[in-house]
Amino acid sequence: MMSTTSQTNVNHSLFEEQDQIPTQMGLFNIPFPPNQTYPPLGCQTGTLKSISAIAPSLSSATSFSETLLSTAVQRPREDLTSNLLAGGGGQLLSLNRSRVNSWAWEEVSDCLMGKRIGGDDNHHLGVSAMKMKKMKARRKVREPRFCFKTMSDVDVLDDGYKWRKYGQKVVKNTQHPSYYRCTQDNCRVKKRVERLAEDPRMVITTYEGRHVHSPSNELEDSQTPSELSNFLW
DNA sequence: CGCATTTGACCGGCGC
DNA sequence: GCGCCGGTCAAATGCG
Repeated sequence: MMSTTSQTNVNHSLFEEQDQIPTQMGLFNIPFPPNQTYPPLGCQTGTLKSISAIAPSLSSATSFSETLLSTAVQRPREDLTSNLLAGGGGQLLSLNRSRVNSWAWEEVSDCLMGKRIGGDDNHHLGVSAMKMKKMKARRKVREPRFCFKTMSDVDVLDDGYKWRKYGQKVVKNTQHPSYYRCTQDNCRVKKRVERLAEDPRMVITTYEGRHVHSPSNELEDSQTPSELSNFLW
């Protein structure tokens, strides 16, 4: 992972081009040079607080238009995409919502609008619980998700947390997405990593859920209390 | 030897 | 109602 040298220099114009590609869910186009944490690029206004719960090192460095985001989240897909691509000018941000994620995006929206997402009836079942039960219970408590697109030759971006791979699947329209779970005991955050079929240099990372702990390598940006982070999602 | 990854099977949801 | 598909599980395998 670390062996990849700074070969992948971030190419802004290329990113702008990539913005034309219709994205799948909510996508933040964030350049990601290997060996660096996510640099702030493009938009200058605001910081998406919600990201901090999931990827602190990412959020601390990633600034973009929160208002743009909150607006976007509430719009229908087509409307949204064109809006962002056309009016945005915010070169690196594209975002839309899919039907699959609609419930999640509602929560994201709530978050961004300052509401607190309702109680913790998102009780988790233990891994050892009956498979069936678990499956059934799982789907109703689907966590909020967001994803972003980066150009990188590393698949698993270093976001400060430790991840364990638990699956990989060939699906339509992407190459084989990999599924990761946070290795922390009580933490159920998952992420999906896939490469864009159209351009294998692009990595789409989808986070789902919120961490209940601070990142494992809390070196530089541990100023965000984990408590606070938890409230954001 | 212990932990992480791989991989095929399985399951539920959703569209037709 | 059925079949497809995405997502997850868990046994097998790999690796340090």
